[in-house]
Amino acid sequence: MNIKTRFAPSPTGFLHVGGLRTALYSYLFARKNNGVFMMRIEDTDQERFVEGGTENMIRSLKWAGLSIDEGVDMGEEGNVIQKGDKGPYIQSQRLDIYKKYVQELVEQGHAYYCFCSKERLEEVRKNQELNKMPTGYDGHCRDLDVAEAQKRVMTGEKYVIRMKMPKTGTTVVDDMVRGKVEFKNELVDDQVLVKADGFPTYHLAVVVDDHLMEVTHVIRGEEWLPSTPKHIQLYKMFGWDLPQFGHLSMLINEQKQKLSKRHGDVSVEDFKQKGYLPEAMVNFIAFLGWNPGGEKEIFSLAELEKEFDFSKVHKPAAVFNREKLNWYNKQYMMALSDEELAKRCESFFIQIGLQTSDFRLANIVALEKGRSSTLAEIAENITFIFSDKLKYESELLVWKKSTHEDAKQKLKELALFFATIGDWNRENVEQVTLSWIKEKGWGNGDVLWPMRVALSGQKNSPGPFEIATVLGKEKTLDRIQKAIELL
RNA sequence: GGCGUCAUCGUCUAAUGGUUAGGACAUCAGGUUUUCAUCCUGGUAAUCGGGGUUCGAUUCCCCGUGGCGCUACCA
Repeated sequence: MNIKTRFAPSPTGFLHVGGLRTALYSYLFARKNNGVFMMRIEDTDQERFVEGGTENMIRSLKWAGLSIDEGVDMGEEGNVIQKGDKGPYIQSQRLDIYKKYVQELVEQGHAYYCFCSKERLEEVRKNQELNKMPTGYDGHCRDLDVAEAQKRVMTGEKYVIRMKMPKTGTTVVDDMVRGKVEFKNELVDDQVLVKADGFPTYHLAVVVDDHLMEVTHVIRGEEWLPSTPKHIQLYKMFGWDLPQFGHLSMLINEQKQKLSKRHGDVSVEDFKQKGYLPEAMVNFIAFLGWNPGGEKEIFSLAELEKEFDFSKVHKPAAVFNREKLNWYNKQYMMALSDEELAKRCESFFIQIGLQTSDFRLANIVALEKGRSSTLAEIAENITFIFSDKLKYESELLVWKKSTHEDAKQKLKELALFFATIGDWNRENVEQVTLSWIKEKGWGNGDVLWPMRVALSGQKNSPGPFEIATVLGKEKTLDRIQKAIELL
């Protein structure tokens, strides 16, 4: 049987990094096994509908490099398209299908109409809590006469449809991550399958869709584990084969709490905008809860597709550690060619209002390789290159125990010396300058420190020769001149 | 409260019924260096607690503790 996994988010805003991991594992598992990776949109909650939510989900997935084989995808113009013959892949477009299947359940006595008001339900729960009983529906409408109930429905009475959970026995979830997990059926609620507004709940819709769409492996967040017995019972009621379930643990923050917006960045979009590379993001997230076993930890998506193995996915929740992400990002930025890095930085230059047509851009961003952790940081850190007049205190030009006069003198001599250099490339400038300093019997710092500050205006910056060659001879001399004047 | 689940350095993790419990990030110290960063070398740092089983347990079992999830006509 051909393996098929799916990612099925609710389009309620932006893709959470935890969601990205779920999608990534589903994707990797499918790729590893030559299977199909499908995307479906679960929008059965009308109240939580967000305009553009679906587009956001797809965009984030594509940014990360995950390609969708079937289901919802993005067209040429950024529009939502659907591909595959098991559609539609958007649940709100499948209402008739769900209606048909619940009807079947009702007819076979596996589901029933429930007319209980919200008030009554609340009352019941309050009592249960008060008596320290397990909470849940008390089965008030469970044994209503079907014909009677149908009559009430006909008269327009509000109703929901609930599944009739078995009252005895246990349901065993055989989970790919956790092994066998057992639930007592009597403690599992008679879940609502169809809401008063006629929409199915998640529980009905996933089961019907995963079956009809021939999903073989249901990989999702750990929060679904407790409702899996309901899903398994539904499969049984329909007489359908069970898929494999795999429940992934959660991503948490340093305080061991759920990653939430209140505590910082959580959406893939956030990280994209901060200047994280998708390659770094994917590598980092893949390693949160999975590890191939060796000591290598830089993996491209293609390598992950080869190596991914569900038996090595582990159970504990993983802390989303920003420091490690930064390290990964730095590694990936260093590995990029200067030209590619410049290209990736483009939107960040624009954001801070930088002229981007400079043909030396590749050389300029290269200054920050290994220094900055994000693309945004690069853009921010190289602005001094473009500045016409640097602002800094004259004291900054003075190295350690040196003096104003000394710094001034060194810069003057340096300017004269630079004027004589014909071949203004990095190797040459550095080489001849260093030997010139040696000839003079000075310390490197005596000259190089004021030079670097004159060129950067900063306490910390790339090296003086790197800056000088990026700047060009003319601008270099100009900045040295300005520094001399400042002193 | 009930049900479920999880537990190796601060963090991500490796390993095994017998190891000096390994690596990476972070951190600390040293080196390289004009600064910061990079790079190199070295260091600190972990098997949640209590019982079993066993010659031996961090590993297997039980109990406890703590964290987390679910307990909606949300997903």
